[in-house]
Amino acid sequence: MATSTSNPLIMKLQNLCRLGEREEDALSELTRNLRTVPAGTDLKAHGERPKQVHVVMEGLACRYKVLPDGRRQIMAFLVPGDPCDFQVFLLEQMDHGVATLTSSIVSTIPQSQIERIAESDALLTKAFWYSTLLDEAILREWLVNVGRRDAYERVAHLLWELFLRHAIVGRINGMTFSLPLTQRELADALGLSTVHINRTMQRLKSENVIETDGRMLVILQPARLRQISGFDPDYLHFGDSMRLGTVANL
Amino acid sequence: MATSTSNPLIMKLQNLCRLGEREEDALSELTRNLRTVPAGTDLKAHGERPKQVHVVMEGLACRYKVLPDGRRQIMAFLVPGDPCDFQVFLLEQMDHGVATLTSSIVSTIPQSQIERIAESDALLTKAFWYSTLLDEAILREWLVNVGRRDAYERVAHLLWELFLRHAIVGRINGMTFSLPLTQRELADALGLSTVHINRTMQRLKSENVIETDGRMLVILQPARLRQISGFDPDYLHFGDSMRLGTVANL
DNA sequence: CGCTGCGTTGAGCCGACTCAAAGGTTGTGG
DNA sequence: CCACAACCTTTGAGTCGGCTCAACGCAGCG
Repeated sequence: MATSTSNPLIMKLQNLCRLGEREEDALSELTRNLRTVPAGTDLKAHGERPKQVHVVMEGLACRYKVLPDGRRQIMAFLVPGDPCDFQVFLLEQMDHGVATLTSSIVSTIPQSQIERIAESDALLTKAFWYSTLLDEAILREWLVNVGRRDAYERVAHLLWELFLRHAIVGRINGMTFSLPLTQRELADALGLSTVHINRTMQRLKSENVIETDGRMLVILQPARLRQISGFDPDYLHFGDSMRLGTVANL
Repeated sequence: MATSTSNPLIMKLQNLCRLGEREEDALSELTRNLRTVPAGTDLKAHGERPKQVHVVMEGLACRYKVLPDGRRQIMAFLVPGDPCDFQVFLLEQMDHGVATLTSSIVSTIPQSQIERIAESDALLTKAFWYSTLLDEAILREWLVNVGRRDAYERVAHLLWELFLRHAIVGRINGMTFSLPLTQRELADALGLSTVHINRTMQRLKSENVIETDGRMLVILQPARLRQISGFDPDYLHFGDSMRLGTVANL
């Protein structure tokens, strides 16, 4: 039954690992419990001991830390299909927060169901682990980005990454996708100030690399954006997925 | 037999998870295969498909990426007791390199032995997963460090983290531990230039916060170092380990 | 003994920051 | 439906943290 789905979790995991119908059905089942959450809601608070996994189905969330003096670092964006830690309940407590950035549809999966999967479906378990490894790979690339790229490269890199991640879960329309981030959020993800984000985005627009239309981002020159960012797609670990074939090689 | 060990892997995992004698013996067994590796050796090369796990038993290694124009980012330091990815063989290929920074003693564990453990010892398997979660937590904190702290805070933060991580595996002597990093390596880990690392270290020395003696680092004012760095030890997920009791609360 | 790599220092520069203020946009409540 | 508040974007001006370039001393080592 679960063929040609638009369930982003299934699409994401399909890209990491060939799934059977059995797995797809199980994933549909897991993500049945949906909830609409307003922007700015903590899905997991710093210090909490979580007992369930959330999966972003629509919308946008992030992982973040706030320093005592108010400086904030966003450590990950969670796009549709992204689980926020399949293994959180292993930890004693959260060392960071997870919050929605826009109104989002979120699926909540109780720990017990994850554990049942771990015992009954080896393929799906493997897909879950792939997913956490991918999170870590993205995090490593973000460190490279913030540590060793200048603002122009850095912004370009993030935009292209987000485009590809949206593409994997079928959330693009041509070269356009929804990017409802404020400049403050971009700044906090990239270790820059909002003023500088503003000027850097303006530069990319004036060079006709990108265009924004409300909360939509249009990539006018994908090849150029990739080149500016020095993007090496290895870290996203695309499987043999054909979905990205055309787009990723631009 | 494995009581009062100096096996750093055992000490590290004990800190995450209470291990029984059975687990300690298994870990001793796993890390029997030792090899001395000179400085600057790739344990895993970018692009490689690894078939075994390495554990640093003595010395120092790092994860790193190099950009096409030569800029380098170090994404993790691996101190004694640190496995370099228990789950690497899940990935199609390495998206970064792992190399020794000094002459090191490394234990090599074949994939098959890890898999055997995964099937036979649930507690040890859990300890392995904890270890990978800790890696990720450290990586997140590094991103905060590079993204949102200035050079002075950043250097202080790294030094204090490395002190604590050495403490966990019994590699400290009072407030002194071995830190054989060049200033270039510190720079590449912190997203700074070597010149600025040099000046920042000099500042910490002139303020009598730290002292170096060859490749040894002495922390003269631990409380001050912690305060400068804005250190929040949550992310290191100390268990109920008593080993750190005194030191971590300075 | 001459490399080569590391640490140190100075000088000048620039990328990105802070501060400040003015428009836009969005949402909310009267 | 308007008015207001809150937040976001944009712009300018001035500053500074950290960079680059360049040189020199020093130690280890073939």
